[in-house]
Amino acid sequence: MRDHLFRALADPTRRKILELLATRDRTAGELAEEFPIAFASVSHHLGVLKNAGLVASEREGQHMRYRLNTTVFQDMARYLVKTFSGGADA
Amino acid sequence: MRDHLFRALADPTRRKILELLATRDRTAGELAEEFPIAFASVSHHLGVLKNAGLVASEREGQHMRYRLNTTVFQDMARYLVKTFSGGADA
DNA sequence: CAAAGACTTAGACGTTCATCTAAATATCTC
DNA sequence: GAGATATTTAGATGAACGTCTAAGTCTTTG
Repeated sequence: MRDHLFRALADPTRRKILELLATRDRTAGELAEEFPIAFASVSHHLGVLKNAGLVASEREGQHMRYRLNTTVFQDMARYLVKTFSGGADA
Repeated sequence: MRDHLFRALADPTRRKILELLATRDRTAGELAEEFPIAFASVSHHLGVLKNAGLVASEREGQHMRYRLNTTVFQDMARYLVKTFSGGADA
């Protein structure tokens, strides 16, 4: 379960997608335009991110709107600090 | 540079190694005993973690002592929250 | 210095993964 | 409902990765 999360973050394209979504929600097409790879490949990455719980999506007519699931990142940050740095604090 | 970091965390064996080191420093041999895989494989993982800056090692006679580099985790946690959750606030 | 112990490096192998093209699904418009 | 647009799914391919065994390096001890 945590495995999906870390694995999803391991790819630079996916991290870039997340960074783009951090500024504002976007459709799959808008995201795909930002990358030199095939549309279908970006769609695949979005699937991985969604499966990891890092993003959510809603249909918007013909488009699919993606948005960041910010709480997961907070939880992850907490886990990192708690587990690997201090343990007691934060 | 950040790539090495995320990639290193993507493997469950490596995360387990980090968790073990979080409780106390250990030698390569002590760590290897905790896993069902070959000694050399654990050594390989330690190399990946070291290359990512997540652990440091010092020779201690015949042994190699590994310890966690806690500051990297703090930095990473900060990055996650800052970049993906809020942006302004920590 | 030779032998033993601790660890790393090298080379090989099977699996996983990112990418591609092509086909399928879903929505809108006419 | 047929055609166009937007997105996902399927199948294939090459690269990257985790693991293994074998060989190499470093350190201690007799």
